[in-house]
Amino acid sequence: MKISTKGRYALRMLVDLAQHRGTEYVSLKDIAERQGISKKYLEQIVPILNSSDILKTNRGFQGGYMLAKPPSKYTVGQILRLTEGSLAPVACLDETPAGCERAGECATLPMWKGLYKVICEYLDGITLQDLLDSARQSQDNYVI
Amino acid sequence: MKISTKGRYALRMLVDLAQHRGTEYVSLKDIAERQGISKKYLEQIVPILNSSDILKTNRGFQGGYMLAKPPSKYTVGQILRLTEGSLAPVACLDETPAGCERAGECATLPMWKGLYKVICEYLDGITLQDLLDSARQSQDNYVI
DNA sequence: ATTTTTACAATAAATCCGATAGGAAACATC
DNA sequence: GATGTTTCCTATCGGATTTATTGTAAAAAT
Repeated sequence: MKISTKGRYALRMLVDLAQHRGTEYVSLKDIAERQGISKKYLEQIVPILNSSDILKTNRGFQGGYMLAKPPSKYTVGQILRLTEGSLAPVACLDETPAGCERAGECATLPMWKGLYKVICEYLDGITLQDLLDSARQSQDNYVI
Repeated sequence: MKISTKGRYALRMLVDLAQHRGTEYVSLKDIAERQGISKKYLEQIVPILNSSDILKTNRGFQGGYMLAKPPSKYTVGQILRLTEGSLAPVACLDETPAGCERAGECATLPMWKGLYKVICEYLDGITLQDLLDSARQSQDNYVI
């Protein structure tokens, strides 16, 4: 029940881009150094985000990445769904209609559905901008 | 971000034990057949639960397992913590105090803490008895 | 041209998941 | 006490996933 490094790194990369937002592109090299993440591994995460109109890209000298939209337009849920594939805590919720062949009699399915909903509502309610704001504050935020 | 089969099977096993609660012990063979789970794999899950005063055990002829307490005394969170090791969505929350060496400046840590809290509060608020009750009802329960 | 940087593909190490297998120990019954 | 049933314990194992590393090609600015 862990979020993969892919998701965590993607989030940190976007936060970094948000913190260094300006007119210039930010190179992966800089992000990797600041965040202490392998640049090559970040290269692998970028295409996942790039598929969804999240980043603006420029190759070559002084190239790099920029956020395509203001930080308030990205939710954590949206980002994590891209990197994790799904936020569902059990695989049967990824199918529609939910469930395996036992779904009708499954005593745990409703509970999983509820957990899924709680997770989504929480993560979809937090934007990149919220992360930026809280970075300057104390450490007990986002307590619904 | 998936609950392992260990956790899901453990929960289904306990639900099965709760549904067949009586004076007699229930064998793994019966549970495995009813639930469509490998008996040998269930054997491996049992010791995880057994360490925590969850089951009563009897070996040999007509042996098997019983719940040690009434179903209302077990929370889903308690069971899943045993099988998953932890319910924290990121590893740094498993340490005390939470966080890696970047914790002080980590813009995502508070968000993870909040997610952790939301998950725990939800799962600790549901008992085995609740699962039994909902099995007889419709399928949109546990919506906080 | 040259340098910088992203883009893409292949590979590899490590870990974890989900399961299988075999035999030992305990217990009830006959 | 012999027998059959059932839990208990340990070892193994294939496969998938995670987490990278490496190398090369393509694009862009100067």
